[in-house]
Amino acid sequence: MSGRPTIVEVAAHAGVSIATVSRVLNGKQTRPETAQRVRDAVGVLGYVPDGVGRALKLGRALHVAFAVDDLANPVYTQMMAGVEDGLASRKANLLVSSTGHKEEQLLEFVAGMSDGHADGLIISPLVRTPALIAALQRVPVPVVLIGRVDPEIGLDTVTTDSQRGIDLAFDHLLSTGRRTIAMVGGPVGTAPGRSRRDAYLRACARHEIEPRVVPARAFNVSAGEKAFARLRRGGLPQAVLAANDTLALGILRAALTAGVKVPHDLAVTGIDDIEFARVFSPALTTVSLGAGRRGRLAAGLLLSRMQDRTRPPKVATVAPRLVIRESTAPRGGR
Amino acid sequence: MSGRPTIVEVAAHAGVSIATVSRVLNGKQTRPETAQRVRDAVGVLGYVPDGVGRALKLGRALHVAFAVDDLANPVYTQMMAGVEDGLASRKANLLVSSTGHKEEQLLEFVAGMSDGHADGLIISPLVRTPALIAALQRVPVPVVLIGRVDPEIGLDTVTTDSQRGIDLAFDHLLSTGRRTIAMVGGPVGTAPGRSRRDAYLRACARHEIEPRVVPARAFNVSAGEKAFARLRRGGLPQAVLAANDTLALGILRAALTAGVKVPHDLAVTGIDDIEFARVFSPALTTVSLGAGRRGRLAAGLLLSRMQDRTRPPKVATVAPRLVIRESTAPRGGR
DNA sequence: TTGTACGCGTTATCAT
DNA sequence: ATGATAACGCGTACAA
Repeated sequence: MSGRPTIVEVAAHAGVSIATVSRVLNGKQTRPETAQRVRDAVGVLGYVPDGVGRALKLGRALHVAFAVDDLANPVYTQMMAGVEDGLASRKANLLVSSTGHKEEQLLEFVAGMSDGHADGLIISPLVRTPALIAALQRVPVPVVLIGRVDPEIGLDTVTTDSQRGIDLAFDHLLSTGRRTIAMVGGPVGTAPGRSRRDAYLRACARHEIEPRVVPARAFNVSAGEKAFARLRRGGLPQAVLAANDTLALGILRAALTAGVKVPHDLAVTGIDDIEFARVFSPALTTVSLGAGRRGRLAAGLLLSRMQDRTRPPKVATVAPRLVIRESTAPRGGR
Repeated sequence: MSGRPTIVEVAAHAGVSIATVSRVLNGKQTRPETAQRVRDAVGVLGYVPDGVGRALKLGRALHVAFAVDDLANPVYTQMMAGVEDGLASRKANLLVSSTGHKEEQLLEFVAGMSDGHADGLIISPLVRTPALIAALQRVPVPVVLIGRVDPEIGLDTVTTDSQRGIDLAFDHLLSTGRRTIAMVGGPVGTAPGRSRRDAYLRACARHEIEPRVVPARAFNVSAGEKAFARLRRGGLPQAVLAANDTLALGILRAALTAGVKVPHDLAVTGIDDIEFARVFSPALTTVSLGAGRRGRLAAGLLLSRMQDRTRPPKVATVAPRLVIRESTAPRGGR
């Protein structure tokens, strides 16, 4: 009486066995009359089948989990939309979690979902520690990682060529006449923070440009604003390559507040091509890393692995694409 | 061998009973020596307890679900952050779902989570149909709704005085000298779309201003851009009150593209105070509805109801707050 | 301290 | 067509 009704009470109420109730609810062959009696009982009692009991019996929960570091960064909602799209064929709920940069919370989420509550896992972590990788290898459900890891690890992954992405932005800045190009980098502890910085340093070396990296403490707007202040104290370069779009937008805002004209006094590029990059004024030149496509590919890999858990791991890759807007217009231009 | 190991295999491997394994894993009193043997077996087999089995036995899953219409709208990630914050004391994973405006998908999510997979539910739906309300009343787990509904319904809710919010924006526009004030409204099928439009109409009547509503097809940037085009075709007012911030930012972008100067030629206000409202240029005047606080309050209501499922329903309310920025500066001003 | 046995709510098999 | 019953994996009285 106190808790929710179970199949047993429905059966009693309808005067049938629990087997019959189950059959009716799952559309198996039953006599129309008894089926109706069962449906009535269900209605009267307000019975809703317990998904946990069902999941235990069936071995699947019809849930897929998706974990990212920070849903407040629009690139991740784009990615999520891609995942949803790629999962559309499957009748499964997508459960998202914004775990923050704390490894502990991510591990907790992975543990909490991979314990049978979700049939598959897609994760896109900024920080990829050995502990996390080890945990992912032990996970008892199919898992797809969005990000680059050692292929030896044997995980399905979706990657993007961030080195090439940086080069696209760098070369574009050069082609618009900028010769001093600084980077506002991501947090040093993060994988994209490091790889994008390294790509920048290589580009500098290749073009004999003196590197200058101002690291931000997070991939968000206010960190970008603070980075601009530091950048300015050290003397403004002609261009700044931000490690992602939210940082770049923070830089644009801070430049505006400080009276620094973009693109005339300072050219700015971002990475990710979030929607607000287009909307902002000046519109942000950026490099799309195909977040939506990465999400869709990850979903595809997950589905295929859920069908065949023994196939060799695959790596899907998305090519970066330069999107030229106002924030890097040549100084002579309009 | 094929599937994941169960507690039975761990017990066999360690030469103990499953009860002992369970005790060791749950930190009950056991002889150190046997505890170690169990831990070894767990390590060797890579055993991870099945959360579904545990949830079935314990009657709780340590998950809380949060459903919103569109996570791509930053106001919802703000709200989510509030929920997380309010849930911090509880050791539970927060599972988020972006259900889209489709009622069917929302109902599916509610059903899929309230069936035992989640111990509680917080939902903030744009569209509140009788079918949804009925479904929420039948949900067998504690549920909190963020949004205004008939108190008769007997649901814990968190509301905000959107009428007052609209008035704040309206009066502010009047105080800066604008006399023709149009509204770019939300989708007519949504609850906030309707209530904000009605509040606007009442404000117009009160101040003897001719109302003009241009409805947008969605609460997002591109719908705002399109609404601006229609607004312009009909002749620009001195000010436009947008039904939310993403619409307002779309209007700002379209105005910019069209060469319409904000705030000189057109003043613009939003609702929600998303972070990008501050970052944008011109910075957007808006009305904060305390999304983060609403999330925190909802979490609090949920926790309290999880403790006492019989207490009478509560309604928590957050007061709107006007945030004045550049997009409504007086025409005479700089 | 440890083991046996039961039950959580469901689906599916095997009788009838 | 329907009913009795055995799992699914876990936690925990109760017995030893």
